[in-house]
Amino acid sequence: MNKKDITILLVDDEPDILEIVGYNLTAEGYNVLTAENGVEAVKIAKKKNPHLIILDVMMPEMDGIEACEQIRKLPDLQNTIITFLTARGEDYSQVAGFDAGADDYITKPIRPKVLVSKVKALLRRLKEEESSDNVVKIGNLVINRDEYKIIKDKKEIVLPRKEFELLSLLASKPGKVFKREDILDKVWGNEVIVGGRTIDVHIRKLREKIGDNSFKTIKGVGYKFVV
Amino acid sequence: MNKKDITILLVDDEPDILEIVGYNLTAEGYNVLTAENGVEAVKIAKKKNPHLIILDVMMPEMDGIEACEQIRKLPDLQNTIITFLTARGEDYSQVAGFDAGADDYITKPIRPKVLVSKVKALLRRLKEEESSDNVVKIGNLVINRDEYKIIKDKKEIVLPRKEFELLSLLASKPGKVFKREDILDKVWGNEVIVGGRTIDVHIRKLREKIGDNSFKTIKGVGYKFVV
DNA sequence: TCTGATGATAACATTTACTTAACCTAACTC
DNA sequence: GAGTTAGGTTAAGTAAATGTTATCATCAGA
Repeated sequence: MNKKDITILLVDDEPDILEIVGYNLTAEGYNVLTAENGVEAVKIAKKKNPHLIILDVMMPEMDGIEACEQIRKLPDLQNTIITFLTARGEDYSQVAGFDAGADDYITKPIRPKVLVSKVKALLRRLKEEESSDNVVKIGNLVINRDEYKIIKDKKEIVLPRKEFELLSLLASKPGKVFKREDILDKVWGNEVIVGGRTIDVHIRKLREKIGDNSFKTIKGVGYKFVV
Repeated sequence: MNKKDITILLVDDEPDILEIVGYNLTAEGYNVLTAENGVEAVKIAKKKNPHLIILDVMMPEMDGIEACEQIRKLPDLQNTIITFLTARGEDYSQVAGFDAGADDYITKPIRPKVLVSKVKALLRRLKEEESSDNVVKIGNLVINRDEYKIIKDKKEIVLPRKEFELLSLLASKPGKVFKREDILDKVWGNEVIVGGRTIDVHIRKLREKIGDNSFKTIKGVGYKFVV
């Protein structure tokens, strides 16, 4: 993922902080959103789905801890990284913050350099999590969605996109039969209209590369991947 | 399955990790067992048959990979989900881990929230297998509509689509008599017109494959499936 | 610009499911 | 018990679905 595509939501009631921190993060190439209180923060988080949220603990309207709890409840934001801004020594907030679902905290006064490197570190985690999430193992196959590659019996196999997507779909639920229409929907998208033999040809290529008996045809229905 | 009934075996040589991860998983309601090395892990796994095993790769005595291999050999633990804990960047362990039979890996440093959600995701797989509503059991028959397959006395039987639909219909209400017209409606669709002997022929094939006495003819009415 | 990879397609082959026709059997009616 | 009716059986025919291969347009990268 590119830095440009990373969105950070910055929440503090002091405009000075928003500006200074916002400036530094923008300079690093991140996409920065700001909010001045918890209510606004939750609203923006819901709408924009940021990757990282930096939350001041002490705020009017709704404090950071409550905002954090609210955000954590949203299903789309389960994987968002949340970090608090706390005045040093406010030990309480650290404990309460972790309880509320925070991942880290940054102490005020803020030193921009430190903040930026912390943000980088946090986002690095995000990347890794993504990549580990996108690795699936079925039988002797390892499917790596990030790198668009397959490892079969320790050997790497490179598949073109369509073939990869198709395999990836079928292998996501080994044994389950995917109807032709479902396959078209998910691999080709439901606007595209392709000829009747297109799926077959791709299945054929997969059979060639991955193994003939991994793909079963259910006539009149579709295909399934078996281990 | 209730969370209380789910057992997780956590294996790491660092007590800190055992404590922190153990605490989080226990707080989620899981049943947590711990081991400090591979040997102990295998022993406990054998005895307690946990649903999920979280294995540190680097350990004294027996490392995680070897432990994983040993565990995978045990017949009772074929369906156990195994996930590794690996230090970031230890790319080697990921591949070797998958080879040894692991299903996933989690990178250190551990973010408790992420770990918990990953554990949930892994266990969801387990649940899905158990409670998929597209599987019907009648007597010694298992009808799996997702996979379009029939299991009779632990043996898989492959049926063509019409036969599958027909069996599936009749077996949906064992004992109930389905009128010929109803069968035509549901299996063939009410636009199609087929000859008078078509249903009989399909019933015959089912009798051949599933068993003669499972299908009773009610003359002048239709057919029923009996256990 | 050229090259090779990719993905779609057409045309044909092959396979399989499904249907039908023709004949057979059992049961029921009078 | 002959006639009638509904269903059983079989094999063969047909249509539908899928497999296969070669070919072509497109596009990204050298």
